[in-house]
Amino acid sequence: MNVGIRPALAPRKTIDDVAELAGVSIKTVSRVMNSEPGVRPETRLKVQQAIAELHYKPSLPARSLAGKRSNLIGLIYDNPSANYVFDVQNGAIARCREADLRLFIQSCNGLGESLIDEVLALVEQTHVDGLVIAPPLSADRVLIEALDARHVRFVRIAPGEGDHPSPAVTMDDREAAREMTAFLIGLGHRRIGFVTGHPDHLSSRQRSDGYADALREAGIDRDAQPIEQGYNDIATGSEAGLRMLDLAEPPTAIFASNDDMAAGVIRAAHERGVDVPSRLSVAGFDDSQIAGIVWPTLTTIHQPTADMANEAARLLIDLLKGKETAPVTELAYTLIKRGSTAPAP
Amino acid sequence: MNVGIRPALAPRKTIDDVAELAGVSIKTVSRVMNSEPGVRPETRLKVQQAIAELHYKPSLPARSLAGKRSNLIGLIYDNPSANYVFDVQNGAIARCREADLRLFIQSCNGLGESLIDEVLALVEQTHVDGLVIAPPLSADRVLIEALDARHVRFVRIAPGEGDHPSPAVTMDDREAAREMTAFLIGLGHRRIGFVTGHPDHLSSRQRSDGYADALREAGIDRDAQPIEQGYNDIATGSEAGLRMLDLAEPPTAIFASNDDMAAGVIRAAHERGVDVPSRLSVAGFDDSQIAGIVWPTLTTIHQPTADMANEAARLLIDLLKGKETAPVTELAYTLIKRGSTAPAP
DNA sequence: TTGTACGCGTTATCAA
DNA sequence: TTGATAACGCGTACAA
Repeated sequence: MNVGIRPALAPRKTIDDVAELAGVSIKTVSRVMNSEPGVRPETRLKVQQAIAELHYKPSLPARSLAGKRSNLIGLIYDNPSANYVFDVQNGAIARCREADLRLFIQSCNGLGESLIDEVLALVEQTHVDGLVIAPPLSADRVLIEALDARHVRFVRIAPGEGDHPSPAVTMDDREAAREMTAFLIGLGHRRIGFVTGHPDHLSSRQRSDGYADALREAGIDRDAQPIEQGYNDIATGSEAGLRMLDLAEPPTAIFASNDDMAAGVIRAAHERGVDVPSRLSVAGFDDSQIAGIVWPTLTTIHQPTADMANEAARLLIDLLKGKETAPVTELAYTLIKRGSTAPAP
Repeated sequence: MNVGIRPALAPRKTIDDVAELAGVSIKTVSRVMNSEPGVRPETRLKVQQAIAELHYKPSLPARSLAGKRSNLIGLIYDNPSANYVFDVQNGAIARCREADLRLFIQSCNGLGESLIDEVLALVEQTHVDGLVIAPPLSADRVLIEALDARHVRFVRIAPGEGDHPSPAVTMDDREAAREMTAFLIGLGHRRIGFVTGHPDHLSSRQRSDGYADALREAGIDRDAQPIEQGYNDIATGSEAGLRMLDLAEPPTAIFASNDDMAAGVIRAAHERGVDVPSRLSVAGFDDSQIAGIVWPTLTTIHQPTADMANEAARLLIDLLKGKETAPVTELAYTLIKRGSTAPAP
């Protein structure tokens, strides 16, 4: 096997082959392929039959080169977590399938200068028509401005508080966090700890604000509550949890700014022998896969990640078609009640 | 914003721009870009400076069209799990970066006829030079044969027992399962349950065989052990665990054929009030993210997923360069001891 | 309604 | 060692 002689791939079927078989010019085939008007129905049919018979697939590179568009859009992100990336990819992929576009997925390494170069190189080299930008890249001002300066079309997912006037798909993190906190208060909790998220993520502040909103509404003193800084991972969530549980007056509920940290809090409770949820309620945020894995399963905010990516792709596609689009589309969250929360002891 | 007038993207820098600036012909620029010999060092330098000055990036579509290769390779899979996909992608991406190639990632939906069409369309349309095929697609005979028939170059990841002579990157699942089982036996366990994996995955049988090997070596009767069928997810793992724990004579250790099912077993133990690991040891397989999330953390087999993908990409790249490559490359696994296993009670 | 001829940005051929 | 010119497969003016 693999003996020197490499058999050539079957020669590509081209538009000329189709034109010849159908007995028309390539331009007519082109029109049929692109669903353009101005082709007699019977001619169209003939061409379609020829296309089917030859299993003709137009060459993407040739199209990119000849036309104004490449039928390719890019998706860029910078490795938040496997689950998040997975959802984002699948959401965008689904939409591209429908629109008969290809999605070029690019995981961007490293920040700073090289990031900009990397993304611009992607745009230059692959001729993508536009970009869907997932967090945390969507919140990167320098990147966004660089793209804008070059008139690259893009739609952002959850860009945070961006004041940039480009289209984006968002979720109301603050309101969701407020609702979750109010839910805990409704369960009778009056001492509610909070684990803040990574300070570089804009959503962290929004969630923290929502937590404060709910306390204020209920007349609970925020400054009397235990608040610990986390960095969006299990380890820091666990440490934050331990610190709170070791307090002279530990909270009866802890709301963590994301699910990974909430999972850490649950682990901390295990370690301290504190039962969840009878002695401690724990709530998370994201509804990532881990929420259904930990025991007890996590009460959390379902963030419609895949839907957001899907919607972002839709917006981008519309934008490329020249349609007017709303600058910001907000998608709904859902509070998911699971086993980690219960009435205050 | 978005007012009708869509500003044009900055005009692309082309090879002609570079040639003009460097005062040479485009062919010379092309030679420099492709590191071809036959260019005087000083000429090469001049060209390189022009390239740098203009931030010139060659157009991938133009290259694909003109040349025999596209500098693009494809990665295809059919959504096993978020973590697996994530690792595979990152492994392949890293290698492509080094080789200065682009990776076109394609998640394939649906099986059967349409799958073949989908993959062939990918090859036809994008002009990818070759394919890295991840499981479970790598075990799909019909697909593999279809690709082979069209002389598409590919490398498979963990194809199972494939008798196909194409290059592949594998891991010794059977031996790993044997070693894990022997480890449990070494801890004093004599009654060891097994949760089998999805029957459609070839690795499931191999792991099951390894389990049987170890029992045989230790003179333990396999047929006396509780064995339950699972389907690689948490839910079925949990059900299998409950059935075993409810036995008149429950096992003191349970080895699940993947981590998700092992997590399910741990949950089942929680529900039955059986402490892990003092009364029940649990072992998994894969070392997926969940292994570090569950409590106690999971003793498991580390499957070098990212490395396998990286290696597969390397093999493919070599193959495309015409290098001879070993038909099968086997990568090492590692037994990771964590908190879920302990000496038999 | 249909077709002709040119151009997109590169690589490949062959001559200089 | 270098360069002119023809592909590559398609979209797009423009003509018929």
